[in-house]
Amino acid sequence: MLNAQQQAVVAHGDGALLVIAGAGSGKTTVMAHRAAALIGRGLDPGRLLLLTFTRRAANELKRRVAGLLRDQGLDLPWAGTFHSVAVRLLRRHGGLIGIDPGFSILDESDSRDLLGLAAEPEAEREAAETPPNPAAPDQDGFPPKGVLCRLYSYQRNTELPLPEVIARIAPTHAKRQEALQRAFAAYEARKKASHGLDFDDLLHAWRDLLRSPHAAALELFDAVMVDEYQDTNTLQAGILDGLCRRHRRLTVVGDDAQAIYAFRGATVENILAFPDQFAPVSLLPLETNYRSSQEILDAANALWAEATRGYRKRLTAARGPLGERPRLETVETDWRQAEAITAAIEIACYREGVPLREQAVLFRSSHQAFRLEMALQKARIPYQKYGGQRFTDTAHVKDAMAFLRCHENPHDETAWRRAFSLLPGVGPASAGRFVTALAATPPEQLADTLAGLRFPAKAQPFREDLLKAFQALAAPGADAAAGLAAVLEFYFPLLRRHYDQPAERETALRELQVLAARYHTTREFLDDLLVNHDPDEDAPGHDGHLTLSTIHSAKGCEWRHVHILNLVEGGLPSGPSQEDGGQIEEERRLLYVAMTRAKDRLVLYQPSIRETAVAGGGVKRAPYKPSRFLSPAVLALFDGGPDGSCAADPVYEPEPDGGGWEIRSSPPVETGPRATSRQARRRREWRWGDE
DNA sequence: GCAGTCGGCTTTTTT
DNA sequence: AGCCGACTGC
Repeated sequence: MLNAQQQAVVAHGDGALLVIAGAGSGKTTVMAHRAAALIGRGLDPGRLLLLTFTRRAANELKRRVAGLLRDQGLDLPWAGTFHSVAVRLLRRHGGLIGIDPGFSILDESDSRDLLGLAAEPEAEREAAETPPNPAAPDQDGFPPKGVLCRLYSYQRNTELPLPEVIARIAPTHAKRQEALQRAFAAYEARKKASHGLDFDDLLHAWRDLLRSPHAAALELFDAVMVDEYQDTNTLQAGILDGLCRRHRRLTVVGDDAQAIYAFRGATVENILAFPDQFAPVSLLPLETNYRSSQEILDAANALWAEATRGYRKRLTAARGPLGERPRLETVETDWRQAEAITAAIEIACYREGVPLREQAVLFRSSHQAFRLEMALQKARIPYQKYGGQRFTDTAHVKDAMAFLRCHENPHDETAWRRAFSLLPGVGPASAGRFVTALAATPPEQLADTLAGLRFPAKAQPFREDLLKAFQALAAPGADAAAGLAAVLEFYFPLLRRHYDQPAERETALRELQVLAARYHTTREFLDDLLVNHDPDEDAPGHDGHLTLSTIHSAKGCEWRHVHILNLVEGGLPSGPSQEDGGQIEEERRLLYVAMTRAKDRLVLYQPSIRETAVAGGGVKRAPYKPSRFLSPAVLALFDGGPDGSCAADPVYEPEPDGGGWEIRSSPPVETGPRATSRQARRRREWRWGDE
């Protein structure tokens, strides 16, 4: 059942192997079979490491390999994302390089907050040195913590010199190089004192471990396989280097046409440099697509043919043509777009018998789906949304986790701050004082120090219960579920004080408790929540839902019907990406990934009018510009369009200013579709109120 | 001096 | 849902 190219990958021996796998070429199946074949040849499955980049890809791969291995009664313990494997290894062996095995994991918002705090002195210093603020109000202030966080993370992932990083991400802050350097150093000191590792630290620490003198004693893996290699960065390549010192049983699978994580420091160079880095390397292609109709692949091929760089490739459909070309639907507004998609999905579901789980709507960024979500709710179509804000990013979940973290790692400044700030009358200043007091005492005396803190009057009523909650956490034999139960009992009154819609949040936290019951220790529970498990994945009724997903989260997935939103300038390509050419090419690859998710039917939507609410309740209407990716050559392969024949429509003629459709001379920037505050808020109220 | 609340404005993508 | 500035109250 495997074709000749696939069999070659499965049969390949022990040398390093690079598989260039086109979209839909069955790479997950092939990886699973190769893993099984290696085990069949005597590899200990406990010493096989399977690495992916995203949790969804990890879950999918795990499921497939496990399915093959279960027949042989085998288990595969080491499969996951780079980050999750790093956490497991560092919990066990991090002590060898000076890492507290009880370290906290700082997720993105944690590190953003801590970095913001660490940078405060720099921001203040600057404010003090430049008091006269002439014409420009806050045009050019000290970067906000979100920008700091992106700069820092990009540097840690690319390991480029700071000036280069600033030039690429935030060139306006070039003059602050030294201040930024000091802020980052202060952040690193705070992290260290907190016994906390952020996402980037996890990868760095793993590589440090592999480069340490203890590496030889920690040869845990006899074979390594990596999925989506085009999305790895040099740091991850360094980890592979360390993993494969003594052997070359390294299989790497990737497709340069699907590289969509450059913004995180991933580089296509990794896959291009692989043959040199791990020489000698065998290179095997997978070129037959088993997913899509030839009509869909023709359109994807045409899109890729216009990329400014990359391996030329043409996908060929094993299924052949299906007799249905992809469609471009031009719609008047975003609202019409939402209605059109809802109608199309209803027709497919109820008249053509295509189940909802076989249909998906994909979009560039999470907020682009807001209007669609409303339309779907109105039509009572159940959906599951992937991408954008995650479960663990919601305030109430972070709060509950903070209490558990305080107990697991008493040095955790971020967690203590969060926990203390929930108490009435306690703000940033008091929380900071409490943290300082805690840091000055050894963890054994935690209970005493806690009891000795001078709470403001308003917080006094919560004092007893707080102490009780921590006692319950420390009780012998307290497992994850018991710990969380104690925390929630204490936390619910605070939750009700702090947030809107407390009932929904409480329900969500009760769900969390069901999840906690699956774990023995609180630490395993927290680790999985942050770096492994996706609670949405196994939501009940998952199978009966339509999928809404960011394109990033859709990678590796497939559906019979795929709808793609907002094929307009500012939508796809997205607004912020239009400034430099490299980012535009990443947007093109995103569209390529999105299009190649479809098996039978692919529909792109292009609204022509952008409606934004203005202050006072009015609506401003402005024309959208069609996405530059829909060139005449691409559109010739689509049905539909403004007058039913895409290629002939004057809207898509080259620009009169001589730019044409060449990417390098594309028309000037136009801002993208954005839900204005008013619209966004209205939507939220509606959503919350209706749920 | 500190905490808390309200109104107005803005949100790429993932671990 | 966060951020910022403005304002209120202890």
